[in-house]
Amino acid sequence: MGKTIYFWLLDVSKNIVNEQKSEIRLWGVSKEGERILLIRDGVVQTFYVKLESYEDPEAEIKRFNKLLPHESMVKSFKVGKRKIFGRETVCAELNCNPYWFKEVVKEAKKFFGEEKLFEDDLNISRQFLLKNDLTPSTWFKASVEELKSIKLKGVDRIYRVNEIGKIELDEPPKLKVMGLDVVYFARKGEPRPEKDPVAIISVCTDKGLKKQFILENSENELLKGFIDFTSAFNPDVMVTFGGNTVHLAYLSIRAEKNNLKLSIGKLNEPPHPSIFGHVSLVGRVHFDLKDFTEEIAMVEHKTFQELISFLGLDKGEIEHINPIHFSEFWSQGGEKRNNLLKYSSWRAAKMVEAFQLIQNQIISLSQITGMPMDYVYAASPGYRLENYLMREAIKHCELIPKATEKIVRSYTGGKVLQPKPGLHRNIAVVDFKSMYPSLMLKHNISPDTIVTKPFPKGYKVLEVEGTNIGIVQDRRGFFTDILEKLVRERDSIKEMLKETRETVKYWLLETRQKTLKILANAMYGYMGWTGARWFIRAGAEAVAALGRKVVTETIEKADEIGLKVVYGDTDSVFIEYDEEKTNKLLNWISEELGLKAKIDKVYSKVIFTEAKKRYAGITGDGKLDVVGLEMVRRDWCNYARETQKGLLEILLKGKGVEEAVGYISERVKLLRQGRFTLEDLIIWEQITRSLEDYVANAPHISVAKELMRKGWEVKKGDYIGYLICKGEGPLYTRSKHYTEVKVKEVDIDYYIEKQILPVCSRIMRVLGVSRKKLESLVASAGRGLEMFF
DNA sequence: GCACTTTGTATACCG
DNA sequence: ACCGGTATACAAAGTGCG
Repeated sequence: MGKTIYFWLLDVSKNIVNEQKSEIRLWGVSKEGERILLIRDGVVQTFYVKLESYEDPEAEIKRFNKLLPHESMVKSFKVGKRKIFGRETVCAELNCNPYWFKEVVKEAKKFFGEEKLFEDDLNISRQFLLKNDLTPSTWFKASVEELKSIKLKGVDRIYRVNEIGKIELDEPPKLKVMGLDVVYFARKGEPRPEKDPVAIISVCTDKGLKKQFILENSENELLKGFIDFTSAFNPDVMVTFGGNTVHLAYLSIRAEKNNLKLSIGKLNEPPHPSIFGHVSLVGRVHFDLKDFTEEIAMVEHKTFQELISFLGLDKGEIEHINPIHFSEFWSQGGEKRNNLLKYSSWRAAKMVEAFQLIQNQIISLSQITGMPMDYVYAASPGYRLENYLMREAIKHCELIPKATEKIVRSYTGGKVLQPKPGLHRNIAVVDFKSMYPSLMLKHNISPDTIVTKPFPKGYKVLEVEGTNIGIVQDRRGFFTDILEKLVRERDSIKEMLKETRETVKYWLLETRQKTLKILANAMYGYMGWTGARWFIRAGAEAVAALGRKVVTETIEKADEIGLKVVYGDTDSVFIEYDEEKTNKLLNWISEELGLKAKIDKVYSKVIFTEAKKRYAGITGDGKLDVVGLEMVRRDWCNYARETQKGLLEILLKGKGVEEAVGYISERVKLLRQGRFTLEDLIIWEQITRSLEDYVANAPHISVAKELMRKGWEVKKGDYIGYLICKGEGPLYTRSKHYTEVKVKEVDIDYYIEKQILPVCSRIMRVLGVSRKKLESLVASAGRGLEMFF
């Protein structure tokens, strides 16, 4: 007889063998800590057909079924109502034998027309999760029967599953984690999998067990050792940095060259490419930290080393080796090779630590979006939100539309005010809380409520001023329901947080709360994304228009109250602070606009430049805030950024223009005297497309091309670090990769005139010191003359 | 032929 | 491969000058 088990869902996969056998496999960890596999046999794959134009829809489906080569291709069907963009429509649900699914869809396209079909583009594993409302990284209760006759190496027990139900959210089980770092050896340039072998594989487990497989006797032996170790340790999670883009494919090719199969999945399968550029291991979570890193704006060049230091995991215990030197270190042998071995091992260990540190975020996203842990960061924010929307759509009887080709047309966005340049004191930043989501909720903006002129008759339509867009008010939109749910759940978590004392529980809730906010905030951008299934440009346009109106009205009201507005951007206004008047404004916003606003911060001093989106301020507690200026841009050299930072500190911490000039002169002098490191002067820029697609000449592009000629691979997304050297002609002819520059080649004049002086002048000119004046002051200081004003 | 202006390309930021 | 708004640098094309 059956029994009941509790398990935490890790991953899902399919096994479609033939007409008779089609199963979904759920990989999990049981409450007892066993690695289990649950098999659901005889699953069907479903798609829908829109049938509103037919008089007898049922007969039409029967007619279609008769035309199919085999009777069993469609196992069952059901005619009923479903919504398409909010409109109720007669549809048929066709449940197919998964083995024949593609065939049936092909025929259905011919029979009904492609545009009538829905959900035929979802793969069966994904659909299974959606239909059964199963979210990975969550605990479930299942009634099962154990299949004792089958034994598989990667699992402790196998069950046939009958029923599954969600149980209350709880702490995740202790996952078995393995970090993986790989070093290749190439005589010259980038290692190529067709010719260059693996030199080192380092692994580390969550229990601190470290192991290295080194190219000594043969690569075959190395790879075998790694495969055996993986199978023996049997991790739930394999953590890499670049596993999706490089390592798993590289290792697979190397295995092939050695007549091996890279059998590192739970059923000994090799890795396989999946959606969103993810490389998947059956039964395991392959988490690529690189994907996570891409989303952290504070990690400037998206390297592993920077990530580890950002996470606070770099304790300075080891000397870093730049990956471009790995082959060199390997081939030099001796001490160098030893250092490389230590470093690689350290990296593997840090992979585990990094994963454990961000585990909550990954799990939270996985639970809410319904994507397995290893897909959440591989997918872009739009797809992540979309996965969540798809789950909600099913609950709303809303059919999931397909993303189709759309014309890219822009619309007007947020309102940005011209700042009043110069130094201001006591400036309050009034921020609307979640302005766009609030406006969407308040006005019921959703793909199924947006209409354009001429508005349809018979509905109550709210017109959006200054546009040809209207919003139907008679029924609640699909997005409105979702947003409300997101907000409600977030509020309830915030309530729970107030009473939570236990640390683990607190952080789980806190992370979940943040995740919900991120999803709510993404909904506006999603509506305007042409790749979205629920693309509705007019909806995004309406939100932006309403946002502009709110800001405009707030400025008028502030004026009326007697508050001076000095700047504003999209959902904020900067005002000369007066507590009483500001509170009056906040009350008005809440009562008349029905929105929430708060004083985000008060700058005791703030400097606005002539430009929008570029300013620096200091709050009462002495915290420096720099927005948009070169200091926060990664495409300026560090020396210039540091100089600007020093300058702003001087000016905002009470010192005058004179000291500032002295400081700038000093910084220029140090450069001229050669008191800098090359690293200070590297300019980093990202390669944003494949090199052939560039039409213009620019330093980072010509340096990238030069690297390619030397055998290095430059991929989209890579950062190129270069310096400008002395010589004639345009910059791109005298830019050099940072690894090849000698100190005496550097064009110091370029750095002074085009890096240091511009970033200082940007600030100084609004304080009354022109570029020309600044230059002459710096020059006279350099000659040891007295300063004059 | 040269200096100056305008236009186009590219990057990275803000909210 | 989430949106539009914005600043800025550099290269290249355009323009006017007896």
